[in-house]
Formats: sequence, structure tokens, C-alpha cells
Amino acid sequence: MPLRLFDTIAREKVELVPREPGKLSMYVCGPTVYDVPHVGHGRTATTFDVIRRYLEWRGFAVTFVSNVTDVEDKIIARAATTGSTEPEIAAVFEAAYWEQLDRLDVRRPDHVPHATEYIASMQALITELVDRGHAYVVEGQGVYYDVVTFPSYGALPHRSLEQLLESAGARVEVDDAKRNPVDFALWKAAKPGEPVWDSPWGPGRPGWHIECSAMSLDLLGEGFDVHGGGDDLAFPHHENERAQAEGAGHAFARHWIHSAMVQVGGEKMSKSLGNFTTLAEALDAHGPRAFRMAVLQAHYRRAIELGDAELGSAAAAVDRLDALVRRAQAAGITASTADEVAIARFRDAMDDDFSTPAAMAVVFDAVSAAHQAITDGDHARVASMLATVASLTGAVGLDLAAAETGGDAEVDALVARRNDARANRDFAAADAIRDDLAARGIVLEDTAGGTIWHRA
RNA sequence: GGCGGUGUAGCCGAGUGGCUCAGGCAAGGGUCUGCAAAACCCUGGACGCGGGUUCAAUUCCCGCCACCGCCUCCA
Repeated sequence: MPLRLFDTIAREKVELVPREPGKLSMYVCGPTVYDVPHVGHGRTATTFDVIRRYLEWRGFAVTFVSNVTDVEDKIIARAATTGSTEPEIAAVFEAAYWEQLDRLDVRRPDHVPHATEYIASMQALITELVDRGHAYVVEGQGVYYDVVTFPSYGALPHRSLEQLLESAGARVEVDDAKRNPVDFALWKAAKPGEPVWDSPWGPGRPGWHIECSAMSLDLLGEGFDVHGGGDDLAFPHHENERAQAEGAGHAFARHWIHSAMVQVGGEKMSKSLGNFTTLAEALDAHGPRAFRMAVLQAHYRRAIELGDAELGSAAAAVDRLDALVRRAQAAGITASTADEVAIARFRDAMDDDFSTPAAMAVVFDAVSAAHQAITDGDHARVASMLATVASLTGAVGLDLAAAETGGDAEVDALVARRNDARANRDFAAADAIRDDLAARGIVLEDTAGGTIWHRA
């Protein structure tokens, strides 16, 4: 069965045929590092981490690139208000970004290009666009893309040039320097106090969109396979990237994937609305695995809430996974060979536009089967289901936590004392020890194979 | 205004023209346990509203209502 994904341009599920057999190249737009990451960044990063991991589990050699925008208006503004420099601001918040993504077990990209490292590539691209008549220079202002010269402009958001021209300016003031309201800056002339690079068009800095065109082509080459990002980037950012790359004569991304937003009370989570929760807060409160589980239990193209209720529920779901591992561990059962039927069901679900909710249903079906098998004493089946669960959760980057029996001498000693008390039928003493441990976040479970414990 | 999306049981969230209508969380009852915890068994209940097509619609078509996203920076 072919692997299909919902391509934003095609507006339907299409088969993913790699540029080179067995290899996939992906570019995903990363953050502008001017503030700490919020829950929305976490969702997008997790979504594409899951896709990347699944594609690798599926056998593809994936080259995954995700950029960091380290020169941009908001970084400049932040530097100005805090009295620090743009590179300092970018460094601080990029570090904060990776810190949280590491907690989430999002794998680092193969390449993390920074805008400031690719100025020369961007300038080469802009020069090509000017030479080909797709861009024009406005003295003292910068270089703009002449959108009417790119016939397919609007293909990504599925809007005609007429529609775009009509609605442009509806929400934002039009810059008089531009020939058309939809034209966008490729190069911005220097203003006092801003970071500056020399260029054929005078000192200045790149527009936002050009960096992704230049960096993706430099690192992944002509006609790379997949370009992704949050769906708020589809227009204008991604459409502009496409116009820049193709206008300069390059074959650009062959497929586009966009992941949906995180909402708060039914509205998009965003800095401007002030309704965001930082990723650090969310991970502190419910744990990174609960976050990943919550993301997995909804489809990536659907807007979701990721508040306390949702993350709390997901944390309980993760605990059901862990409980299986603990129970099997206590029974002395280790994983054997994964069940082929379940593996196939999982693959079918994931191959259908990365349907992680259906895929997780397969996982939980295996969890239930394993629990039933333990209850029934069918150890061979437990071993197989355990292998299945481990393989499938691993495919989407979700780790399983084993019981910590033997991992902490003090706790183990208390557990032993409690079991002595139980043997003597001194249940008051036994319960006192259990309550004491519970207060420290340690949960005991008495199984046929002995008492095991884990942290809540 | 333009383009697009969504409305499913207490909550989250898949999916399908009919076959016991995923999965997770929560709730009630039972089993196990000294009591718990974990687990197992059982239970309830759903497809925004109004039409239409059909033997049969939550699923297709039309209309309506509500909510959301993009059209500005944004993951």
C-alpha cells in the first residue's frame, strides 16, 4: 500500500514518491527566536518529529532540515527594548527552544541553518530574480518581488491573483513603495541601529521569506520532497518561498504539508492574543510524554486544545502504557517478536496521511491484548504484544517507562519493610509506609511477582 | 467581503451508506487484593438544525445556524 499525504497544493491526499528511491528530503520551517517557545511550537515540532521518525521506521533515509530565523523585525525590537544585541537575543531564545524540544525528545534536525549564515545565498537568489525580471529595486527602500510576473502565484493558498489583490490591504496598510500591495520585500534597506550586510542594492538585511528558499535549496537541492510548517505559514510565507525559488528557475518542494494550530478556548494560541502557555510550563505540569501522546491522539491537520484537561488525560493514557511494561516486568516476561497483523494495521493507518489517532488505537489494542494475556497466563502472547507496543510507540518517538524496582536503595528498603509488616499482618505499619511513599510521589503495586513501584 | 475548515456520546478524539458506530480519559457495577494500586469483566450513552436521494444516512446532496483559520507578524 502506498504512502499518501495530504498535499496542500493538490488539496488532496497524493502518493509520496521520493525524488530518489529510498530517500526523503524534508524542510520544516522553524521558529523566529525572539521569545520562549509556547505550546504551539511544541505541537508543530512534535508533529514533524513524528512524521520524520515514522518515515525512517518505514525504511526511508530521511534528510531533515529545520531552520532558525535569527534576523527579523521582532528580534531587532526585542534587542532594542532589552538593551542587548540581536545575536544575544537570538542565542538566548534559540537555546530555550532546543532545551524544550530536547525534553520532548524531538530529534535534532540533520541541519539547522541560520538566516545569518546564508546571506550570500540569499543575495545570489535575489540577483537572479532581479535579472529575470521578477524583482525590482526601490531606491532607499529595498528590493521587492513583482508578484504579477509569477503566473502561478496563489496556487498554494488556492487564491487567484485577483482575489489576493482585492483582499490585500484589508487588514494592513499598503506600502506605497510597492508596485502592488501583494509584492513583498526580498531585501530591506538599512535603518539606523539595525543589523546590516552589504549588498548590490546597498546596505541592508534580507526579507523574511528569502532565507527559506535559499537554505532549503542549498541543503536539499532541486525538487526536494517535502516542505512543512504550521498552517499559518502557508500564506504568505510558503507561497513567497515558492515564488522566489521557482521564479529564479529552481525546482522547489514537490509536496507541502501543514500542521494545524493549537487553540485556547476555541481560538488560536498566539503571542498577539496573549493566550499562550509556554512549552516549559506545559511540560513541567504534565510531562513531555503526555504532550507527545496528546499530539498523537489528534490528527495533525486538526486544530486542538492542549490545556490541563487534554494533557492530564494524555498523561493517564501514557500511564496505561507504562503499567503494561511494569506488569510484564513483574511477571518476568520480556518482549519477543512483534505481531505482524498489528504492525500492518499501524502502517496502514500511518500511511494514510499520518493518521496517528488510528495508529494509537492499534497501539492501545495491543496494550489491551497484552493485559488480557497476562491475566490469562498466556506468556507467549504477552511477549509478542509487548514487542508490538514497543516497536509502534518507538516508531512515533514515545518511550515506555519501566518500573524502577531495584533502582533506589532507600525505596527498596522501605518496600521490604512494608512487606515484612504485611507478612506479620501489621497492616497499619504497612499502610503507613505506603502513605509515606505516596506523599513522595511513589506508587506501589503489589503483584503476584512481588511489589513494584514507580514515580507518579 | 474572498478562500478554506469544523460541529460525534460527561470530556478529548477517529471513522463509516447498513454488518456488536475506533481509541484515550472519566463514571457506575463486579472480580482480584488484608486494604489499595494496577489489571480484567460488564454497563450506559453520539453523530449541530431542516429538507432531499436511498430499502437504509452520522456517513451522499441542498439549505440554514454556530464556531474557527488564512487573506498582517505568527508554529
